Amino acid sequence: MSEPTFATLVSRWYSEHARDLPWRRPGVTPWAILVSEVMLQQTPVVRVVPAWEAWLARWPTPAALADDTPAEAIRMWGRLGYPRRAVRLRDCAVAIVERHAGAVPDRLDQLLALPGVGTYTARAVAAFAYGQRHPVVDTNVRRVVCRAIAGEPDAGPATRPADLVATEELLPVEPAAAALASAAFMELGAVLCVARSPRCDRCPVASVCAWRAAGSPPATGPSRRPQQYAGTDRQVRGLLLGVLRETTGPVPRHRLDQVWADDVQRSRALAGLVTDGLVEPVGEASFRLVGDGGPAAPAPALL
DNA sequence: CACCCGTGGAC
DNA sequence: TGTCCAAGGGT
Repeated sequence: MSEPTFATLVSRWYSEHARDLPWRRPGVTPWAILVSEVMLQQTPVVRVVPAWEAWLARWPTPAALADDTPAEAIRMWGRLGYPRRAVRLRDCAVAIVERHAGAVPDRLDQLLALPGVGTYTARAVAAFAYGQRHPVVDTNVRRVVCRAIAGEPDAGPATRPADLVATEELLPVEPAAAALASAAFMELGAVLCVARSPRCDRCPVASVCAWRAAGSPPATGPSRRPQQYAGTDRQVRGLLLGVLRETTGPVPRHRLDQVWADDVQRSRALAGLVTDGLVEPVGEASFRLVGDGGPAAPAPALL
C-alpha cells in the first residue's frame, strides 16, 4: 500500500467538489471547449458563462462563425474585455475551416498554429477536448505547483518551460486520468489555492504542501507592478469601441471625438484599433467595426 | 523578456 | 478609494 499521489488527492477532491461549469458537461464539442478557453483568458468564470452560451447558440461550429463578420464577433464578445480575442477567435474559425475542414484539430502543433491559441490554450484543448496527456499550465496551476511542490509563495509572472516539466511530473500515466488531474489542479488554484488568502483549511493536499510546511511564508519581492488603466490608451480604446459596438454601421468621427478630450491620445487609440483589425475607416470621416454592414467599399485611393 | 491589450468585482 | 487580480497571447 503506497500513499496516494499528489494528483490522486487533488483529483479525488475535484470529483467531489468541482463546480458545474457548462463546458465541463458531457457531450460538449471541441469547438465549444476552445471557445471557453479563449474567453477564459484573463476573464473570470462568472462573466464567461453567459457569453459562452450566447456565442455557441449563435455559432455552434467554426464554419458558422467563419461565415459571419468580425463586427458581429466583436459585438457578441460584449464586455468580456480584450476584444482582440473576438477577432482572433473568428480568424481561428476561418483557419479551422481552411486548414482542417471545419474540425478543431487534435494535434498540439496544429492547435498552436491557430490565431489566438498559445501554449496554454493548445494544451487545454488537447487535454480537455481530446483526452490527451499534456501538462496544462495556467496561472492557477503554476501557483499550486509553486506552493505545494516548490514551497514558494508565488510563481513568476509568465509560464516557463520548467513549469511544464514540473507539472508533467505530477500527471498520472493514463491520459484520461492526466487530463482529469490537470482540470483538478486548475480548480484547486481557482477555488482554494487562490492568490490572496488561500483556503488551506479545506485543501486536500494541505498535509503534504511544501509551502505550508515552510510556515506559509508571504511573497517577498515586488512580483509584478500593478497594471494601470485609468488614463491609458486601453481605457480610450475601450471608450471608442463602446460607441462603435452600440452603433450599426459607420460612426462619424465627431461622435468618436467626444469620448476623450486629448486629441493625440484619442487618435493614437483609434489608429491602434484599426491596426488590430477591430475598426476600419469608411470614407473620409467615419469608422466602423470591421465588416459592419457588409464588405468594405473599394478603396478610392486605388482609383 | 518587457510590454501592450479591457473590464469589473473583491477587499 | 485605490489596489489587486482574473483558465494568456502577440509582438
